[in-house]
Amino acid sequence: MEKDFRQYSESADLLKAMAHPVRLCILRGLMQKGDCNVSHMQHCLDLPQSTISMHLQKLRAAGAVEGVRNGLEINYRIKNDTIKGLLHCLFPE
Amino acid sequence: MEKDFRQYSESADLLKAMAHPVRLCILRGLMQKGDCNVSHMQHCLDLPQSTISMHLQKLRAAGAVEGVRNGLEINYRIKNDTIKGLLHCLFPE
DNA sequence: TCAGATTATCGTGATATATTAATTTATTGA
DNA sequence: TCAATAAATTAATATATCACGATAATCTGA
Repeated sequence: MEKDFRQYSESADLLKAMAHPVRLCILRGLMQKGDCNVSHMQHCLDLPQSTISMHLQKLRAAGAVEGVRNGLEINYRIKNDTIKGLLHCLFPE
Repeated sequence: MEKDFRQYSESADLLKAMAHPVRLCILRGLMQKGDCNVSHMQHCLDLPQSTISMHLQKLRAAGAVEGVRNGLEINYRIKNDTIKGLLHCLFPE
């Protein structure tokens, strides 16, 4: 437990990006499904488009997911292996 | 990605408890050291006692750690196996 | 029971995060 | 180029979290 806890900021930011029910749901969905576009998430989660988009923006900023455009849609998928590991810890089954 | 993302609240709360540099530092220290009292953390992290105590309170509320009193001191240790798994994912070495 | 040591809680100002309607940007097909 | 669709951004408000001094509570030895 050294004094420079500042080195933990990066990990903390990754956890912070995951630490929301909607974002966890999105991440787990991506884990199982492989990828998904925003409209589909919006339909599944029954939340406004801007809300979904904001959550994706947070996940993107943290390097957790990336989006690949396919025509009008953008397909998101998990980008980060640490995220996958953490999801396996949280949802083993 | 089902509509009831509310089921993810519990996991999100656990992650939220971990998602802070100081708390991550404390948790990792407890992981390596086994247990630790508040004064020692305070000395190591060079933060006010109330700040440390507040962070420990958050970790306790989330079920991440538990404290065992030993005289004047209270020794904290990790209570939750999911936490241990998550820490292993974050800090493999 | 009193003093000293250790930890917890309270109060509060500062900072960060969440939500969502409205708007903007990007892309495609007609 | 226009209209329609998909997604991102903006802006405003509401809510939550952070840091930390001050204070309270708990325990022990004298």
